[in-house]
Amino acid sequence: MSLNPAQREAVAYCDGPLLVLAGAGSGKTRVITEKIAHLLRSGHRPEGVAAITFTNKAAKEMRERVGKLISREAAETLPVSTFHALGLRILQQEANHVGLRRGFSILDAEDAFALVKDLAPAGLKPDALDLLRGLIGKAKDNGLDPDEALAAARSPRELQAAELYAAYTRRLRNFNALDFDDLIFLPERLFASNDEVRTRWQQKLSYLLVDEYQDTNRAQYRLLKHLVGERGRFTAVGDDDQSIYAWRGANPENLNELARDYPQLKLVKLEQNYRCSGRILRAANAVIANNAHLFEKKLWSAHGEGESLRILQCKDETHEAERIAAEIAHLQQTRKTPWSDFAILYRGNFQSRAFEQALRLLRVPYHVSGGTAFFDRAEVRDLLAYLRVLVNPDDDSAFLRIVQTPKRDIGTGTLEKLAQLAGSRGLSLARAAESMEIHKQLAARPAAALANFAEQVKRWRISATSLDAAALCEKLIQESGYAQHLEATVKDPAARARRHANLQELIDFLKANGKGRDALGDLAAQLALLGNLDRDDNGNAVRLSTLHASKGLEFRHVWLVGLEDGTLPHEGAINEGRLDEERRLFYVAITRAKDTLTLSHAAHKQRYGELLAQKPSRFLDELPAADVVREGDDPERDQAEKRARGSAHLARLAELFAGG
DNA sequence: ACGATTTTCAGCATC
DNA sequence: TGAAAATCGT
Repeated sequence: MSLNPAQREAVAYCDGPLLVLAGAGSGKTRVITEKIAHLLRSGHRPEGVAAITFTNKAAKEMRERVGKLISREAAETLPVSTFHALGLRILQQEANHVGLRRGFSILDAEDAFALVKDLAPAGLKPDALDLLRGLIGKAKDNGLDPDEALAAARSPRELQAAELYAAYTRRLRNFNALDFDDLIFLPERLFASNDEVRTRWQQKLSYLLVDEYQDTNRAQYRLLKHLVGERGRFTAVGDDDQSIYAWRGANPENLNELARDYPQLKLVKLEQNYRCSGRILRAANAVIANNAHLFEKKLWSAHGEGESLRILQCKDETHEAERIAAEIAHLQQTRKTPWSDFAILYRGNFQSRAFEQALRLLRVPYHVSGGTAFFDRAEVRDLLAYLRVLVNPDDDSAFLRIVQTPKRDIGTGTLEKLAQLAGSRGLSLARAAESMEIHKQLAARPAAALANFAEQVKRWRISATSLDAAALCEKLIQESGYAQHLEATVKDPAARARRHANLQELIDFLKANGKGRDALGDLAAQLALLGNLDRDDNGNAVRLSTLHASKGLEFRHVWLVGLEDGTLPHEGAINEGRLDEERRLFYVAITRAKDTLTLSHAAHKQRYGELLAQKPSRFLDELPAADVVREGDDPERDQAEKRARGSAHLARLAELFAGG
């Protein structure tokens, strides 16, 4: 299939900054991949054409699709990565410019939270700590270092956060570590202050493509600006109507900013939708027309009208789930449709429960999107912490994690003394544990335990130079006693098997990806950025997903469930008057459907322990009435109504004949 | 240092 | 309501 004129223009235009407004289902990934191929044909070196996405999954998909257009080796060398992975790459090459040493660690969200907790006044509740952590992140998003944040603080809260930010940063530097936000913030600061480095990277990356541009935050935007320089050789692809992540820092205003910062910006709109039926698309357009728009855009579809949308009115969530599960089972049976053509989408994760139950009862295979990411699982993080300590002896965060996992007779008392010594000598915990001094301060048994552990770490560190990452991991699991630790502490055999399997999966991953080129140190940092290893796409199953996680996916048959006021739109959003983003969420969900779309709501719901009456979502009223049929909570009554309508029609005809 | 009990809380979740 | 965290008690 060839490109349509707008797509072709978006692919061919390379002379200056370009913003592609890509409506839902308008073939934007295709445009990006074709454009990469086009850039390579017109002389760009593959290693200079960077494509930036927000998730690993998107990056992987992009690389695969480009691989089908161009040679395999060129696809391999293309820098297709997330913003954070690009930031990491920059920092690994420029570590000396930002006060880091090679082998630095990346603290994950949990580590960072623990650090904040450690530094903040004792007794603060998690949400207060979270707020402070959030303010530190916000300062970085605004491009402020601790001093600047202190100067900019407007309230006692912000002052407290700024002081914490300073201590937090000092601690990270001591650990030779950084957090996720630093992966954007530090390269940005570096480029802002160092012309030589900035120019070098501008030359290194000759063209930039950014996907899901509406999801960028301010720091990412500034980093982008530094990378493309004044030449503005970039293509940003986005859709303001699909901006659903403002709550976690995305700034859709960046779309406007782009036009302001680059007056020569060219705008291309992709308005032909290749996904949805005419009725579904009309419904989506009608809904989103209720929002204010930065750019006017009218999606159209060459597909036929398709079937009417249905609204199911149910008694409660059990009824809703059972009914939909039965519909899916029935459709699959009669039309021989693969299970993976069906999706059930909902606002909140908790809503999946009723549906899982109902589907299980009917033996319908299903897959729930999301859940705990692979690298958030305790055993994977433990093993990663072992690697971190080997690579970075200053990583106290990782040291604290492994020193007591498994238990090895080193208690909190011993660790306190160790921390004290480390603090007074300016040493990291791992280094202090190797010192002679600490052993003099301890009783015989803990001293022996600590010496033993320090000795073992030293041996592993030597092994690390000769073994590849996978072999090293296997060695660590055995020699650290971690394998036995799982046997002893995890009682449930199924859970134990799962944990062993997770470790094996990590090893397999390292076998496949850890060969050669990257030093173990670089690899350890890269692992921290990996989300779910993609074993989730286990083939043929009904998809259960939140609306957020469904972005970018498409299904022939979609059920959009729990459409009640308070759920979608969410209650908090109603109270704060933030209906726009909720509506976009609804819009994104509608446009996942190719052939049929069914919307359901329940009259009563079990919420906070009691049965509460529910109002249908106000968004349902925004659907074009002519494209919607309603089905009540009683299919028989619906049949009766249909018959009644039929006979009324007959009666009218009879009247006509009688009168004529 | 752990397991049992009480209390709290209830939205999405990337890297 | 029910899960997860906080707290208590040994």
